[in-house]
Amino acid sequence: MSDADLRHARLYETLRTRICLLDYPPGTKLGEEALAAEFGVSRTPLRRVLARLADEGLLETRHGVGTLVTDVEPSELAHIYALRMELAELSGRLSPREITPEVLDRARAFVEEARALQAAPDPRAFAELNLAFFTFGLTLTANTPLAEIAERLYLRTARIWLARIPSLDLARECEIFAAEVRETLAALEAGDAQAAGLVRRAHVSMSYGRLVG
Amino acid sequence: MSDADLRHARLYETLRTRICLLDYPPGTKLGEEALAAEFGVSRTPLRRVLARLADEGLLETRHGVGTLVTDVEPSELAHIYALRMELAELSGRLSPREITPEVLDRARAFVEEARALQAAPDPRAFAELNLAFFTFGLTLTANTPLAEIAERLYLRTARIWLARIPSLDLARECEIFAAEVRETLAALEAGDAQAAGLVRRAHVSMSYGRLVG
DNA sequence: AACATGCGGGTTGTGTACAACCTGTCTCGT
DNA sequence: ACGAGACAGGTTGTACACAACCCGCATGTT
Repeated sequence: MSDADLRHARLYETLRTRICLLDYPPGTKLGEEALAAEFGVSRTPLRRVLARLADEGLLETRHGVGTLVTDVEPSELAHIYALRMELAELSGRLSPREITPEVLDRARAFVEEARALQAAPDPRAFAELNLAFFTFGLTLTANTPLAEIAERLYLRTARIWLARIPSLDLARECEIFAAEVRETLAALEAGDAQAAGLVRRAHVSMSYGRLVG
Repeated sequence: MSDADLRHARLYETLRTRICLLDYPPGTKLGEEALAAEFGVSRTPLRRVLARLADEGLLETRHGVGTLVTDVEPSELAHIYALRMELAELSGRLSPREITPEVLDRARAFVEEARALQAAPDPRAFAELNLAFFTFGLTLTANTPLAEIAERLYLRTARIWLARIPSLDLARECEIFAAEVRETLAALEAGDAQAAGLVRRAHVSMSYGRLVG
């Protein structure tokens, strides 16, 4: 991978994280000049990154106005969650990878981290751990297009969900998450990747229920 | 929509069509300067379009070498087809739109066009009609994220399939396609969008079988 | 003959200046 | 007082020049 591609990837992931973890809440105006200065590049390569984020629906650029972080419409939120449920099931059914001891170790580590989080709930730590666990789940299928699509949909809605966590019960969300992680580990220990997908599907569904309910 | 966005959309669709309908077969080197001259713009806005096509996996840009039309690996082809099968089913099950008389009219028109194609098989006409029918199928669900994803996956693999049509039997492919269109119409006339999705799923599956078999 | 090396042409990546555009404000006329 | 229109400031879009890079070829060395 070339030098330019690496810079591009770093910028992309940095900005994407900032958007999805609410460092830039929906409606924030970004400003190409300022960002370019912060990262020590000119506007040109930065615009390449912003264009990609805009294509993925995380940003919206308006000529003469600015580059704004998007919000998600309730109806679109419903569509995306419906899709995510189905993709969660597919990620356990299509081209499952072998469940190696390393995978089980990672799952057990997540159980520990979730337990620690539950003991000391924190919104930011919750968001990061949730993202990490989601990414781990994507590694269970060898179907890379499926993994990429599922990731994009998750990132598209994660910030909406995070923004509402305060109005829900953070401690309860942590508890539910810890339970999901434990159930996933149990499924993997039984060698049943499909069950892990169903666990995820169920939790996506319930999460949406709490979100809109 | 602004002026710049319209230009961008036109360029994007034009180039995407050229790639997916094999005007630019895999491996073709595009050349930014030449394309920019053809469309009467500078390299800058053109590069914005090429970047998007690269993000979607249709192009690959290599510094100092050129912008190349990508190929699709057999293993990735398998993954994408597996996904497309599932998404076809979902497109009939998730948020189905009302089947209006206009929808039925369009379906009947496709039956006629498919019949005409069958009478006079032509690779290019086949490719275009197939794309049009696929796009029509996407309008049957109100779940826009699902439709977008399914479209992207179709466009990603369509050219590989088209490239192999000559080594298959064009007349037979036209015949099978005409049957798919008729079956879809029958499902829609019965008011059963889910059945239409299953028809599509079955044909995606069989199409892949003929492709690799 | 085989191989290393430098060079030249061609291509994409980056920086910069300017054009196009939107929005809030201020002024002027009614 | 109120509204229309011009203006100014700030932002993204475009064009162009140059840097960085890859590849094939010629040349010289062993």
